[in-house]
Amino acid sequence: MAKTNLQTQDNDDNAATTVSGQRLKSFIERIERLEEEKKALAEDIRDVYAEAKGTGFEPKIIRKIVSLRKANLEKRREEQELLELYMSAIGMAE
Amino acid sequence: MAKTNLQTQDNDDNAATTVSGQRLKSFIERIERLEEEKKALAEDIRDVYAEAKGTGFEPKIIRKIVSLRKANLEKRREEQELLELYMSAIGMAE
Amino acid sequence: MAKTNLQTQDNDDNAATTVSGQRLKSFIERIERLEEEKKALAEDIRDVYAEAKGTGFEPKIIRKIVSLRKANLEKRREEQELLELYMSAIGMAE
Amino acid sequence: MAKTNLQTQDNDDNAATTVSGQRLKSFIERIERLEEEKKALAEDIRDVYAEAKGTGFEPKIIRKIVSLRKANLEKRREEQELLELYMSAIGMAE
DNA sequence: TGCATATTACACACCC
DNA sequence: GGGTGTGTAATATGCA
Repeated sequence: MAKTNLQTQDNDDNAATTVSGQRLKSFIERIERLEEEKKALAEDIRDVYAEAKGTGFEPKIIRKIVSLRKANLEKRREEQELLELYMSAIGMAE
Repeated sequence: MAKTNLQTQDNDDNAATTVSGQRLKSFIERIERLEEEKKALAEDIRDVYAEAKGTGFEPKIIRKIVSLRKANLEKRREEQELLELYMSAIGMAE
Repeated sequence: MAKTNLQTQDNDDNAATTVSGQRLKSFIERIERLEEEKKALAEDIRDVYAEAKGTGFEPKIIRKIVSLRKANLEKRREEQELLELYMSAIGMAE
Repeated sequence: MAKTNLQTQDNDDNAATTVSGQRLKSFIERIERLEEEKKALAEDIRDVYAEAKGTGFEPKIIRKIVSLRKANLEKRREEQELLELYMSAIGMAE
């Protein structure tokens, strides 16, 4: 089994445990902070959809457009990667 | 059926359609911008998990802790809401 | 690509297709049957809320209580899972 | 505001409150019981999809079929209702 | 009828 | 690379 920071046997004092615990806490707080920001952005996005709806654009349709544009982007990027792969295969990279 | 911005009858020229299209485009671009930021945050979160793993903290456990803390928060929020419902039910709201 | 039951090349007759189709039909009917039962239960639940309302209990409050009890259960389950993760992380699983 | 079972002022003893509480508890338990059954059915349905997948039928496609059949049923039912409405309008009901 | 929420379907990421 | 689990998007339901 893999060694982890939970396996400390530092029994003289628990300084190591404390340090380990503090690092863990720090990671958790960083994650939670980022999650909050992410959630806030999700709310912003909902707000934009709501605003668009308020001016007569149906969210459902906008979602479809956004989704299609995303698919196009990905498709183009994949084609580009394939092209580069070919180029490199025939020694014409860069 | 409800009137929408896509149903313009502006036949002299399509100025209204253009304006409408520009507004739609604007909404879409705002959404896409926010989506990108959200995606970037998701990547940041993954990075933090990776970094934590690199110092010996198992992501699986961290995820559980984060999830548990979130559950605690939600439970507390629900309790608060229930309390407020009771208060309002017996006419003691506000 | 993965072979599927819809790709039969049985051209002598379509016996295989028929069998395949019958199996598909059977799956679909089983699903539809279960969906119906599920829907019936959802109606039963609505009925209970209605009955409760009829004797003076606000559905909103009951929903909140049910939701809160569920949150408690989930929190407890998460705590248990976290504990098990710890145990396994320090090699004390089982 | 509506009168509710939470507004008892039965202070001689709290018999009424107890009875009221028991009725509430009963409602909640009935709901939870039904919710559990509903959840069990949802699991059964997932199982059928999994079994179908195991024999080569893609869940996504089966879902589509089920959904289409449901839409057809609803459409037919609505047409039937419309027809009955017409019939009744011209005095040919039953 | 519009809004908020709860459920459900989908897609992505991780692990084996 | 296939299955599982998690997280997100969409839909359906209930309330104001």
